[in-house]
Amino acid sequence: MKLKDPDKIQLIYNATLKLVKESGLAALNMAAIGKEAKLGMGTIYVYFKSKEELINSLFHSLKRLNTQRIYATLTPDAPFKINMKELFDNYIINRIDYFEEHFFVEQCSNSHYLDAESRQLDEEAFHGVFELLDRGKKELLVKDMDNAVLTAHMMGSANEIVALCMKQKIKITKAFLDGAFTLCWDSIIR
Amino acid sequence: MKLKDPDKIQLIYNATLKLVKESGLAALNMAAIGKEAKLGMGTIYVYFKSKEELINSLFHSLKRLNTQRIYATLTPDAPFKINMKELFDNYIINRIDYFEEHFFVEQCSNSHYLDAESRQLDEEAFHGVFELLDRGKKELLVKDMDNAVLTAHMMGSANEIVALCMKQKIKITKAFLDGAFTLCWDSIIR
Amino acid sequence: MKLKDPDKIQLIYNATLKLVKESGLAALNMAAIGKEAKLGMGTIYVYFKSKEELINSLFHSLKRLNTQRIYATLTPDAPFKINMKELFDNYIINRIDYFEEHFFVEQCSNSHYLDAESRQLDEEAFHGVFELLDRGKKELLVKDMDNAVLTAHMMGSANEIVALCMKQKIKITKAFLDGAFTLCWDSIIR
Amino acid sequence: MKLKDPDKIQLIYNATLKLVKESGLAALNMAAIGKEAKLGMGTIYVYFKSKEELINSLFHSLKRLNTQRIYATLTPDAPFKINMKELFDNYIINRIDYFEEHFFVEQCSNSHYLDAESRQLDEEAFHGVFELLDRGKKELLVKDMDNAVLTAHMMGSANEIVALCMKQKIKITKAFLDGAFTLCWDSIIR
DNA sequence: CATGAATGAGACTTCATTCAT
DNA sequence: CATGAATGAAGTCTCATTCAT
Repeated sequence: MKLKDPDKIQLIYNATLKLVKESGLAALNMAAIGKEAKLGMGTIYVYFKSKEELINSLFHSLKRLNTQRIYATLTPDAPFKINMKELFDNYIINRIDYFEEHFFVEQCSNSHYLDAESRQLDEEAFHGVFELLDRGKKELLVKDMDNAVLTAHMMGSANEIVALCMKQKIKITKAFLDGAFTLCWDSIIR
Repeated sequence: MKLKDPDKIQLIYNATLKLVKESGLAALNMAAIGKEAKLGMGTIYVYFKSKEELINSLFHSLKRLNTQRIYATLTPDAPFKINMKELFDNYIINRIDYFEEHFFVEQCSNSHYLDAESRQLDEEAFHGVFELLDRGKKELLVKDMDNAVLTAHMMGSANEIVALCMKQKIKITKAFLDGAFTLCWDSIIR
Repeated sequence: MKLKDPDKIQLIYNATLKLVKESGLAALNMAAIGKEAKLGMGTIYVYFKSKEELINSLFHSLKRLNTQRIYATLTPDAPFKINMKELFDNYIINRIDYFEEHFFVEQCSNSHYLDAESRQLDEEAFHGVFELLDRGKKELLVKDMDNAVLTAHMMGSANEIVALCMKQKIKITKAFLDGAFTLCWDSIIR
Repeated sequence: MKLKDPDKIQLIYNATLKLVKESGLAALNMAAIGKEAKLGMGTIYVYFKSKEELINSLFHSLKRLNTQRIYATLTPDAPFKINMKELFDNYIINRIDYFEEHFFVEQCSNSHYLDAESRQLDEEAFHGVFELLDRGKKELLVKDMDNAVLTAHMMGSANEIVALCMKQKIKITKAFLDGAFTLCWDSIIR
């Protein structure tokens, strides 16, 4: 008896990410995924009930991984600004290093594929930022504004800056990161 | 695109916007547009060569309108900060008042429908911001950073904040606008 | 503008009946129907929402036609036995002349295609027989048994006899019909 | 078909009957049979070359069993009418007690699964009835009509009456059986 | 022998586009 | 010009059968 092979799921995920990067979510089809993953089309249905389930499953997986990577290196004892910078850098670098994954996530975000559960995954990811901002406020460093607004401001900024980098093929240097962070830092401090 | 009946074009545009708002770009189909616009499906092909052309044409039209609306009320002689605030408010309000249109534009942005020309439309819209930022630098108000980065920062922030408002149904007050602007202003000034 | 062509429905019905006769309901597929009817496969979906709807619609249509044909020539004023014989002959002949249709109906009867409404169509058809049997009872000709049982007995007999004829290619003569009727008549009279 | 484990064959048969009763022959699939029988799907292919062979094999088996059960209790020396009644009762009761099996047989009867050999199995079963009818004719009790027609008449009647009972959940009493037999008896006697 | 993961042919259905009216 | 019926390519998904373990 052949055992259900956990590697196949990763194979399918990778094929999906590659195809979406190349041609967009709308052009994604099961036959192509099978071909790219070097699996029969039917095999995908051994691991996923439907195209929708595959997409949601990958979406979940990426969101989880992404959150982990961003917060992984944080050192709670360090000063607020250090943590903030670390978080910011992680966010930007992660978004660039795993561009393919973020592209997939964004393509999904406004698609009809995403189920209700998937649409609420962001909340978790925000938890860490909100806590950090609360600490900043307690230390009288951060403006007394709604955490959601502060976070939206920084994340929106970071996302758009990364998009700019990808489009203009700007190489991310330490100087560039520092500059981008300065913008965010100056905006949120009192 | 023939010019026989400009009203029909607007009818088709409006139907398209409504349908995309309701069900997303992926669910958009020609039969539905015809029905919504109370036109025969074939009629759409009198005005547009293909679905792709219709989408690109509407995309262009919206981008143009949008740029006009944002810059319309600017008074070049006013102080830099006044202009900046006006531009910021316009941008935010416009994005909320014409949410349907921006939703369409965003859905298109990552779709395979958009042609090369459409993908470069942003540049024009940036022109005005870039000029204003140049003035701000000359007046030693604005940080000496790449205009594209500064713009990405502010636009990304504004977009994400608007998304937050739409999601949480936050009513935009003068105070809210002022707060959001403060974040951007504090970030870009020296 | 081309008008929806009512003939097409009949074309599709006929193709379906022919294919089911040849290979059974289980082997029926939409591509084959299109080909047989000399229509594009998509055209079938202009007239029917799904394969299931096509099958139910044809089933309904045949049940209706069938009931009409059986009762059409009845003359209520004639003696009970005349009416009974007429009904019996009509039933048998109709089942043979429209064998293709009855074969389709039978294939459907136990299939997962039939919806709840279709499954109840028989009741109507029984109405006329039940009334006639009631009259026979009033005239003290017919045994005092449940109409449903009497009808099941006669219909079951007729169906199986027709099946025998079709299988052994027995030509239906007046004598044969009279013999078959005698069996039924003798069974139901007191 | 190997003979390694006859129990497994019965397991597969039972699973098949249950599934067909629940959802019809058209919905039957090999994976479901395996699951229901608590066997691996591949195991079925150890005992049967194909789905078709499984179905035909079960069909044969049921036909054989069924014929045995109907004729088992007959006492050749008893009077003709006693034998006839016994046969009739057996037929009806057998059809009700083994409804699941008959349902399967009927679903198969018009399917593309059945091979030529299976389609001719009825003939054997008729043998006993034909002999009995010949005796009835010799005793000048039974009408001088073709055995096949007489048999079709009685079997058709019985089948339809059982169908009625199953549909309306009529409980089979001695009185009911007697009534149903009367119909058949009155029809075939001179 | 027993298993169930793997496969791909083939089924149903959608939809952009054409074209006869 | 206006229409929507007609089309078939292409997409999703099922399932009988095979085969590696």
